[in-house]
Amino acid sequence: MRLTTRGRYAVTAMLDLALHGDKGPISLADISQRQEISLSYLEQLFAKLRQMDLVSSVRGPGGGYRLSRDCTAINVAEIIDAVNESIDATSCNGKGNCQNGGVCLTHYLWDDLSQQIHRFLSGITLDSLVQQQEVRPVMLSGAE
Amino acid sequence: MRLTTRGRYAVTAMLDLALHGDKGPISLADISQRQEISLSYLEQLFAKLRQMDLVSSVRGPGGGYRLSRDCTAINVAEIIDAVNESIDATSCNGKGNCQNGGVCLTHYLWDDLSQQIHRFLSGITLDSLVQQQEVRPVMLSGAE
DNA sequence: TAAATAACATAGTTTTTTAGTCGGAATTAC
DNA sequence: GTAATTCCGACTAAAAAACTATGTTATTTA
Repeated sequence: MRLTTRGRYAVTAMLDLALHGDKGPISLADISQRQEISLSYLEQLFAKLRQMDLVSSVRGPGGGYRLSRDCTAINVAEIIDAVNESIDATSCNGKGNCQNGGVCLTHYLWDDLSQQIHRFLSGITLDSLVQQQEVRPVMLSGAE
Repeated sequence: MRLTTRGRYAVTAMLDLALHGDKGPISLADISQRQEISLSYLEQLFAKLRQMDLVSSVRGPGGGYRLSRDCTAINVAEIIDAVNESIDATSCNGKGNCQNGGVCLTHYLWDDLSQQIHRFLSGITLDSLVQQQEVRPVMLSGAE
C-alpha cells in the first residue's frame, strides 16, 4: 500500500485549486510557490490528474488548470487513485492469490482495511476540505 | 505512511505463532517454511517484536518464540507499530509543523485518516484473526 | 509576427526504503 | 562437544519515490 507525499501533494494541489479556482485557471507555478512543491513534479502529477479527468487545462499565457467538476463532486480517494497506483493494502492487489494461488493467512484483514480506508477517503470531498479550511484557523500557508 | 510487506509479514508471523503456539515455542525456521518468508528477515522482524515485548524467546534446541501475552490481548496495530516506524499518514509525524512550522493545508485530513486506520487495526486482535481463520474456509495455504 | 507564457512530454538522477544476505556469536538441550 | 536455535551487526541489491533537466507545443499579447 502506498500513501506517500505523492498522494499528499496531489490532494494539496487540488485543494489549492479549489481554494483559488474562482479567479480563472491557476498556473502550476502559483501552486508550486504557495505549496512549496517542485514545478516539474507538479507537472507530472497533473498529467495524471488530467488523464483521470479531474482537472482540465488551458494553455498559453494566463492559462493553467481548473477543476473539471464542482468541488462537491471530487473526493480524496479519486485524487489519490489518480496519482498513486492504488490504496490497496493486500500484497496480491485484491486478487486473492497471495500464497500459492490461494489467499494468504491475512488476506481478508488487508482487504478489509483497504475498503475501510477507501470508504473514509471517498467520503471526503474537496468541498468539505474547503469548509474545514474556513473554520479552522489557517496559521499561515501564504500570508506572513 | 508505510504499510508494506514488512508489516504484513509481521502480522502473518504473529498469527502463525497464535495458531501453532500451543505446542510450545515455535522456531523461526518453521514459520519461514510455512509462510514463505526468509529466515534472516524474520530474525530482524522478531528482534523488534521482542523489543516491544510482543513475543518472548527460548534459545537453544527446541527453542523458538511464543506470544508474550494471550492472543486476545495483542492487536494488529501494535504489531505494525513494532516493525514499521508508524502508521502515521501525515508528513510531519503528527507534529503539525508541515509547512513553515505551521500545519499544511491537508494536515487534519491525514491526521484524521491516521486515527481512523489506527482505530481499525487496534480493534483487531490476534485472537479474532484466529477465529476468522477457523470460520472462513482456508482455500489452500498448505493443502491442495 | 515575435516574444512570452504556460501546458505537455520524456528521460535521467538522486535519495530513501525495502527486502534480503552474510558471517558469526551466545545459549542451551542432548 | 555438537547441533539447534536465538541473537547481532553490517552489508548489498533492487525498487520506489522524489526530484531535475531539457526540450516541444499551443496560445496569448504586444
